[in-house]
Amino acid sequence: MLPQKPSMGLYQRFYEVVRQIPPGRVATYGQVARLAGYPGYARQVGYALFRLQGEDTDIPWQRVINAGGQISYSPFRLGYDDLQKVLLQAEGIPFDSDNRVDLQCFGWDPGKA
DNA sequence: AAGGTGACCCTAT
DNA sequence: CATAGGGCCACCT
Repeated sequence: MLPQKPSMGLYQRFYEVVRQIPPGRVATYGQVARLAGYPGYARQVGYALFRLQGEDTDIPWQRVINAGGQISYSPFRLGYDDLQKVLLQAEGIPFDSDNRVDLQCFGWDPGKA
């Protein structure tokens, strides 16, 4: 049984989790969904963040990447995907030659910090 | 109101 | 390693 009806404030729950990701760390979509209490809602997390495009927000959306450790590129993002990499690098997060972030080192562990 | 779709994820070739 | 396919579910026509 889920905490509450998804339609009510579902996005807000995801946003609250994303807000807690500290600078210099990243979380995955699935991880955000689980922490929000909605395991399996990874796609909805992506959609929620997609809705932030062009918004004036304090949500560090750039710190959410996919389970493969990569930024999820899409033409629908209109350049925000490229911006995401720039912002993460500015936080000191390195990308390897395959454009991947090492989740073991830079993945967010809520328990630790 | 009934399908198509995607800032996802996992398993199987 | 790459590709394919299925499951997923709120949003948008």
